[in-house]
Amino acid sequence: METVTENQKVKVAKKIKKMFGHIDVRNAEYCPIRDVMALASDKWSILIILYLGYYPVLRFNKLKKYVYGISGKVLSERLKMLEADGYISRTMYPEVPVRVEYGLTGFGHSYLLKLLDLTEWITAYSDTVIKNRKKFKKP
Amino acid sequence: METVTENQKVKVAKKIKKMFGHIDVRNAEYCPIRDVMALASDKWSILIILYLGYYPVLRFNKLKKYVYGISGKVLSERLKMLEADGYISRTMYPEVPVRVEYGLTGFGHSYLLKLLDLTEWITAYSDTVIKNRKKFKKP
DNA sequence: CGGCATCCGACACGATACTG
DNA sequence: CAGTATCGTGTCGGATGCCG
Repeated sequence: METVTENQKVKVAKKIKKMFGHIDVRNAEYCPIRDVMALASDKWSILIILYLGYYPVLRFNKLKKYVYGISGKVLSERLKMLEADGYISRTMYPEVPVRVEYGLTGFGHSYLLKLLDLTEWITAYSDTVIKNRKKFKKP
Repeated sequence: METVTENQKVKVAKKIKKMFGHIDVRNAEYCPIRDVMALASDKWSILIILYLGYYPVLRFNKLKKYVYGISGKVLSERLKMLEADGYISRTMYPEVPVRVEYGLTGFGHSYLLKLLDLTEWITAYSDTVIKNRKKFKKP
């Protein structure tokens, strides 16, 4: 495993400290960051955003096919939430039958960039994690 | 919002295509990546890892206090899973009463780096998201 | 102190059926 | 085609209590 320098640790600690003013609401108050994070890091949301990053536009049923295993209900819920939060756009063409196209907004795309770094890391190391998991279970 | 160049889009598409071989398991087979991602991007896991990134070691009850709102049950579940997956280490000192210390492994720390990029983005733009959300609800 | 066991409620999710 | 409505269920998570 990559060794971590003390320098890195200090940098990281600084970054975290800066964030904690926001994410560490100790009183009973409502914490918006957690909400935003919850949707953005939801497993279905991630897959939806990734697919919309790959295909410029997708229609409902296509998306449902690609995001394998998602139910229609959950997909429509997530799409509505992601649209409300500004990540994706929804365009409806009043043809018969109707055509609805989903795509990433500029905002959504800028998020996708960050998301990709994370998912790439996870993809690269998932084998390691699976191995760790098995090693942990056995002995 | 930052405009997205065509060049960027192509790059992104390539990255995603590379990943999709793994995350897009269309058949009924078990998909490990989603599992790994599910734990790693869980809202509690994220907070736990962030706090362990800030404090080198933390004991159970301290952690419970910092990760505001988590129940003892869920915290111990997550800790065990995160330990099994190799992100955190658990050291028990057989004193009376026992002392147990949690910390990040090198692997966990390297994940923290990626995670930080994401949470920083979210922290920076959460206000935007909240505004979007309100704008969407109203009219 | 650090947890695990148990119980129980909420709600997130899936399946199905139906509509514009 | 793109959803919504309804219903049933199962899992997650919180509270409590006990033990090493």
